[in-house]
Amino acid sequence: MRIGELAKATGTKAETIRYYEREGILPTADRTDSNYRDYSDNHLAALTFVRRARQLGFSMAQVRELLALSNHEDNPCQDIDRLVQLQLTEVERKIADLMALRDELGQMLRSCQADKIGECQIIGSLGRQSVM
Amino acid sequence: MRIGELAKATGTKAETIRYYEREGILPTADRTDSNYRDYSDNHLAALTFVRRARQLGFSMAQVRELLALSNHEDNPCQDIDRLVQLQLTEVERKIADLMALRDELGQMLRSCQADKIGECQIIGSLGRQSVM
DNA sequence: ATGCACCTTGTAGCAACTACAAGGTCAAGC
DNA sequence: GCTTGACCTTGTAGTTGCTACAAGGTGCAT
Ligand SMILES: [Zn+2]
Ligand SMILES: [Zn+2]
Ligand SMILES: [Zn+2]
Ligand SMILES: [Zn+2]
Repeated sequence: MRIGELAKATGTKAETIRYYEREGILPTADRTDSNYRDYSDNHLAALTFVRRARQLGFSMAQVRELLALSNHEDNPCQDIDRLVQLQLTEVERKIADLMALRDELGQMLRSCQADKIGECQIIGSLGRQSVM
Repeated sequence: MRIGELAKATGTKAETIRYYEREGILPTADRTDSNYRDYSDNHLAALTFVRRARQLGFSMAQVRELLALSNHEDNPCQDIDRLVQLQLTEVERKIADLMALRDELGQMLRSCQADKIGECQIIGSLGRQSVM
């Protein structure tokens, strides 16, 4: 398949696929006589893996690790578990941070009863250090 | 005050302060005879405002809007409310996304009972399209 | 006078793409 | 046969919000 088909099949822009190839995240593709990239089902599987990992919030560096690990079938699962657990912890931290933000923003919205910016509590609270 | 003091007072790196000035987010400072930036309390207040808004997740573009609005004391509060509400909605969307991620990662961790990567369910589930 | 902390400008790098520009290839339609 | 249009190629530059130098100037204590 050509890059456009692969792009459509995985919901990835062609430019991103080329970028992954440059970065060594995806193996290089064969070329047709006219120098078009020619992808196999293995490439489809690899790109699906990469995109899924990225959607799950893994960094490119982590994706590299996951790829390397997945090529060592005899290695213990622990190695993968560690990465997933790390990512889970990170996601939980982000959720906590965002929930604190949400609360602050909600409070700001409820706080202002003024109708001119001159007396706006929101503007006021932006100029003060956070207490949270 | 000099840039280092302002930096310490606001928990901002000096380089970031210069960057804000270049970007027009902060007004330029006076200069001493030796060309050092010389900040006033107004600058301190402005930088505090900016940093707080950034901590609350507002983009630089939104901070510019907030600053512009805060300088029009006669404008209605609605304009500010709109920005805060927008940001609140965005934060809520991110929380929902991250909670879905957290659930998927948790499920992946629980799913794998193998001890060799060859049979790892986690690796397997990365290669499949998400169902969620 | 020498060290050291601080300041100045300018430039380049980070992550993970995204967006061109300038040109080559290929099938369809007239 | 020729044009149109969709697709492909490479290479380079832009995005966001900083951060990290490098190379030099300043100010104060020892
Ligand atoms: Zn091995
Ligand atoms: Zn208000
Ligand atoms: Zn006005
Ligand atoms: Zn496993």
